[in-house]
Amino acid sequence: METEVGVEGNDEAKHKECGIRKSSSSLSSPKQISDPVVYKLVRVEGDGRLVPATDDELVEVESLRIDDRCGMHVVADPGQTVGCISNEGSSSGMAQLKRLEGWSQPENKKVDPDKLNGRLEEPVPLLAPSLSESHLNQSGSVGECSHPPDELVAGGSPSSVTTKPDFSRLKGEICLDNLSIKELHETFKATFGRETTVKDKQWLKRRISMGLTNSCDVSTTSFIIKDNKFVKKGNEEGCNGMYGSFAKDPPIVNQKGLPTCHVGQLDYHKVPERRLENHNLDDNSGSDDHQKEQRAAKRVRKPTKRYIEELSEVESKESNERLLNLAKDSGHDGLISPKSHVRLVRNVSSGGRTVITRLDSLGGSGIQVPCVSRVRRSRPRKNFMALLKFNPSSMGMAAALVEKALDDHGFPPDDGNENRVLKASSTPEHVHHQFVGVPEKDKQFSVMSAVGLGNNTDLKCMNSNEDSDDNAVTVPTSKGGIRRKHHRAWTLSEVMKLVEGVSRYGAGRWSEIKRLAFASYSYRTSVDLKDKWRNLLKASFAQTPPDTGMNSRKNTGAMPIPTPILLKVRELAEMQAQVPPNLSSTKVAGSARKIVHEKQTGFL
DNA sequence: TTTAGGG
DNA sequence: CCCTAAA
Repeated sequence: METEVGVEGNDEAKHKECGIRKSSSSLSSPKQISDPVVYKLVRVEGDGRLVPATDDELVEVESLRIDDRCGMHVVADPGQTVGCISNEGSSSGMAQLKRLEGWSQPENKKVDPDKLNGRLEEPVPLLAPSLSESHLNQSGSVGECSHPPDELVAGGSPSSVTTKPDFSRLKGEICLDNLSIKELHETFKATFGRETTVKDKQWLKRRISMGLTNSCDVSTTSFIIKDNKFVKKGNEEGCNGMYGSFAKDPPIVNQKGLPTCHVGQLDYHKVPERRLENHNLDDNSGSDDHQKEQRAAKRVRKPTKRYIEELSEVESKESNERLLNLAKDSGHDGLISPKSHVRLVRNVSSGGRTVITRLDSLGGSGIQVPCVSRVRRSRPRKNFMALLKFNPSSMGMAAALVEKALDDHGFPPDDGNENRVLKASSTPEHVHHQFVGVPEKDKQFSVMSAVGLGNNTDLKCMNSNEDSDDNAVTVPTSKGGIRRKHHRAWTLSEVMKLVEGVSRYGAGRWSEIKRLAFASYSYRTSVDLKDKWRNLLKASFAQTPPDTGMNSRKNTGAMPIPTPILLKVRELAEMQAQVPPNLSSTKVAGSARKIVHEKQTGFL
């Protein structure tokens, strides 16, 4: 029997995703009965009709059922998808948003201190706790790090995913609209740690939004990003949010804020080889960022050439990370031989964007890595291959090295760090199958279940991608000491976390902040935090007060810290009496004092 | 080990 | 970031 799945509509029909889902639901049988399963691309015409795609868009899959056995069998109900979610992370992410809101809107500053404290004491508010207890635990559970497809989340009532009361009253926003291109560039750099030359405002805003979404784990919360603002999901219709899909990126961080959920980890142990092969399917059906991004991109508009290029930089990195993870995981089984070669496998025309997947063959097991058609990337990473050969006997080692190599390419961790999760296993299509024929509400529920289940995957999914000892290459100095070779640029979200941490625990409690707020950033030491804070203080007091007629932040080359954040820094400094005496005098008295008061009562 | 501060 | 004194 064949199962047809609507993969993508065309651009124009993109907004009809709900329609697509319904239609494809009727087309699909929830359960695959036999092999092979055929994924068929369908288009949706303006009126919502399904139109079969051309034959060359038809991708035949050897055996999807392998996935059911190998990928999902760990879960009690094969039809259940497990989402990986972050509690802690989302919490702080939300807090950050909240703060940002406060920053940009001083009149909204009343951040209920009780609530804040409450959140501290009940350290880990659970997302859909009632659901999270289920299958996984009983079944011996493996984290299936699945990304619920955008559509699913978008289609239902997104707010139902949110069960965190703390943020229920938020209508926060980070308004990227107000930023100039230049500012967007700065923000971009701050967010991703790398420069961009893209002039396209929309692109920048979208990209930044996504970056923030990922890094702050906004995704796991009730926020979506729409019209370049972070908006509470509940306020939205979900399906029509232009940028909504980004916010739905599933969280990839567990409660401890650690990167989590190596899908491969267990799967590969159990059925190593076939699993590996199966990733070809996975990539085709695409549950990774790559795929999601495609959709998201299309939702906005036809991607520009430049967009694709920029995207490919990030994505190819992510791909490499995935590959890396694969290597790591399967390395445990010693499956990977040092030899590896790469060849182009197939071009999949997916709704307007041509994706070239390449088959990275590691030890005979084909791992298909999606990458954007970009000549520059077609060549395998030199370092990667070299490193693979470097230590044939220990893939773990090699993988670690590879990671370093990847870092060497200048990609800041922030957009990848928390994304360093293998999410290939459970594909949107899988989820698609699962939700086929299920009423919207139930779908929503299922998503929630999945999300909840994700909470329980923490322990199993503990993926120490962020090698506990820093990935930063250390280099011996002439003086005999060693020092880190690479400064990891502080990303915006890190700064936000830091500020948040300081506001919670107070400046000086660096180890606390480190432990609680930067648990997932193993490369940031408490000293780093302290140093950064010192810099922030300096910066905040340097530029805010006089409000130099000029745009205060010039092209310093240093990371531009958004003014609101600096304001917050200064505010915190004021109320913690960290202010340089000569500067303490003016302006801030009123509101800051009030805040101080609130905070105090809050703590008492 | 953690903080604080200078380099 | 690094180094180190001091706690």
